[in-house]
Amino acid sequence: MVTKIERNKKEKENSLYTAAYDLFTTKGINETAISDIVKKAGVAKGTFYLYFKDKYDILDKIILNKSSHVLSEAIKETNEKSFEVFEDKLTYFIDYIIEYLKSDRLLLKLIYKNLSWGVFRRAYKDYKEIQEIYTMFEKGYEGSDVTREHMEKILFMVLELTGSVCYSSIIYNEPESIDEMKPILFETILKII
Amino acid sequence: MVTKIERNKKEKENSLYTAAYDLFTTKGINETAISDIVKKAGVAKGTFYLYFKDKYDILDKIILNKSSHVLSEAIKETNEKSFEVFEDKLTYFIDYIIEYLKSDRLLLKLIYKNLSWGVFRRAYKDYKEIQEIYTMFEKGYEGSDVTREHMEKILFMVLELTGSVCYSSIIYNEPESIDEMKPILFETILKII
Amino acid sequence: MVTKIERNKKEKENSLYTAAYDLFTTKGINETAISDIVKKAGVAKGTFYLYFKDKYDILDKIILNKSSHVLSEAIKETNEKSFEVFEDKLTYFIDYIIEYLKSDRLLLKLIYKNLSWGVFRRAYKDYKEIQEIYTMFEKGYEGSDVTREHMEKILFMVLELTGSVCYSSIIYNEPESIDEMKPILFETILKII
Amino acid sequence: MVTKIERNKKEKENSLYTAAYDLFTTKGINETAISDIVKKAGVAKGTFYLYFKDKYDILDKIILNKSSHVLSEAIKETNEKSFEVFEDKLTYFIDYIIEYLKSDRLLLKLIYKNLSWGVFRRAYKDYKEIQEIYTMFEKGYEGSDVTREHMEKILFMVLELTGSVCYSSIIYNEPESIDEMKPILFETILKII
DNA sequence: GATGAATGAGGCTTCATTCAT
DNA sequence: AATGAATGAAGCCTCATTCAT
Repeated sequence: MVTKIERNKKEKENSLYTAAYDLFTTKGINETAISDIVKKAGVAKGTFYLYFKDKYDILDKIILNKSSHVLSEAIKETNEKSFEVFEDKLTYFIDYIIEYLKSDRLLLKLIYKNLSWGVFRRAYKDYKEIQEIYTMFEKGYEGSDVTREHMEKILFMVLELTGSVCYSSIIYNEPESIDEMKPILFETILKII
Repeated sequence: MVTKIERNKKEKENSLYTAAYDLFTTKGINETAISDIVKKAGVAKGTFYLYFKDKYDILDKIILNKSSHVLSEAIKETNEKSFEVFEDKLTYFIDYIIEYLKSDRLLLKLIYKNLSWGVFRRAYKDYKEIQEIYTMFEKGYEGSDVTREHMEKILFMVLELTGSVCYSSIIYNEPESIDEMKPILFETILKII
Repeated sequence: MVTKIERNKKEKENSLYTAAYDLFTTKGINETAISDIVKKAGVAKGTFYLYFKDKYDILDKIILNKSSHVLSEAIKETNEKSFEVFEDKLTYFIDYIIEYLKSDRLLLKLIYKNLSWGVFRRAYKDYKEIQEIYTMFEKGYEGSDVTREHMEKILFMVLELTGSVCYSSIIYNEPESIDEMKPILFETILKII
Repeated sequence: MVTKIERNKKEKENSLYTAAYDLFTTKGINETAISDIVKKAGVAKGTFYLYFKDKYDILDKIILNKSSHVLSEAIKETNEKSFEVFEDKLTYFIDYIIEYLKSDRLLLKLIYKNLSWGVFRRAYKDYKEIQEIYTMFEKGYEGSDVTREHMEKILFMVLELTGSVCYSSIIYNEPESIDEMKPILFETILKII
């Protein structure tokens, strides 16, 4: 049974998460003070320390949450469609991520290259959907003589490249806008796999 | 003629650069205060403000310097050798960068995602050698029907991928050590170009 | 009859005493927070305030307890032996205190300047054994023309001197170790009485 | 040459000492915040940290200063008089200390049993007058077969006893007022030496 | 009686920046 | 040009105490 107190606690924690996320993305991490977060969340300063060790504790947790969420959504959406070939499926998956990040530049700026292997690995155990990214890849290489280790490295490079390109093109339009980069990115990814 | 005073000024500026670089790489950027920098540089606090606007001013300049230096060294070394095919030349160039960063993890950590197109572009005008990276690529694509714009994007992706893989594998050994990642990275790059 | 509830209460109070004592002696008084005490005692924060007003309330009670205990043990042990002359008896009594404090430096540090007349007086009514210290002295001066007031002052000085010497020599080895100070301390006390 | 800046610095440091001393003696150490000290001293908060590490740094320095000052004054005054016998000289010396502490109960409370061997030793090298306390004692024992070590322990006990009695009787009137304790204290000291 | 989440005042300390010398 | 003492805003974090459950 979830008591009133427990519900209340969860609410406080969530309001801290939301407030911190908003401030981190709009003002920046260095420019956000804990006093800003608690003011926005509508709780007392001490309350922050009941739930988080310090600013970087809540930041890490937010990044893990958000990053996993993106990937998790992407694979869920992908699995709901049906594709004839692996290449199409992967393209759809990557495209979903790109569009997600395109629509939320602040999120992209925050999680930046944290959409990386580290997060990926850490999220693996907690998010069933993340495991399905592996499964998707495995199925794609079924029948070939590519080892699992090799496959994992390819997946790693695909995600790293995607992250890098997104960051540079979405945030800075460098070397071009993401829409202009997309075709060549997909082309490249298909060459890689 | 360079007067004694001018030499003195340059010396002070350089000692500030050196001190800041050492502290940024060993203690971290956030953890380095201007008072730390001036103490290490052996100059007065006020002197710092004669040369730099604030901590991020000196940081930006350091990153630009160091990043350009890496690329500049890499292309210089590459041009001193002679290669039969473009693929070998590019591999040598990338390998030089990797080895450089491998031998200086602190530098890698600092310039990290800054070894990017932004820096690359900014450094273009000031460093003759950087322009030669373009030249190398142009020669590589001579005769093909690849446009300059397309070529530039490929170069961009090659460098982004290299940077990402270096960071993850050198700093965190994720997904594997850089030496184990190298073969597949080269293989991938050759697929891309 | 002692009900289960009453036993439970006493247990809680005792665990608070024990926890507080451990923390005061190991971490220091200023460095010990009430939250530390309750955590160690395994009770809730609010519970502390059911038994004690604040940190200094429990501290005072601990000091009174522990100090009285030392004196009480000392006189009990002394009375169990038989001595021909008062001087031997007093020496044994003082020596017992010294050895006790020697074996528990943390206790000494805590009660230090509190092993004083104030505590002594306050403990008088509650501890039958403390009254026996007086009795011992009274018997020692039986037959002489020393007034009770005078005798009390001498006892006071003997205990103050003992406390001071113990603190300085046991904690800091100043001016010498307690074992090297003992002969001269006894010699001095015998001169005083 | 003492520049204006140096004079200014010394003034600031002194005003911090004075303010801290006043607050420590009137409000108590635990109840005095650094913000109180700087407010009273009329300097900025940061200035405090230019001169002292923290509250306990300035406290230690104050205690050493004040304690040494008491002893130093006492021996100076004593040496200005002429006494026929050592006993009279020592009595005068101790009496001076007592009267000093009697007239400044707040100081006594602060330096408390810090008027002890530790401080005494530390002050030895810096205060010429402190060395003269030794000299006074040495002259007193001239001709006897008491070793220097033995003599030092006696001096130690005399000072410890004096300090303890002063504290208890001046601050708490326990077991009697200092004026009523004085005769028996002197009597006791003369027995000890 | 017991709990422990929540509070928010208040302490400590750092540090970018200024400015008289 | 160079200095470094002084500033005080601003951040971090602790902790005694309360009170609804």
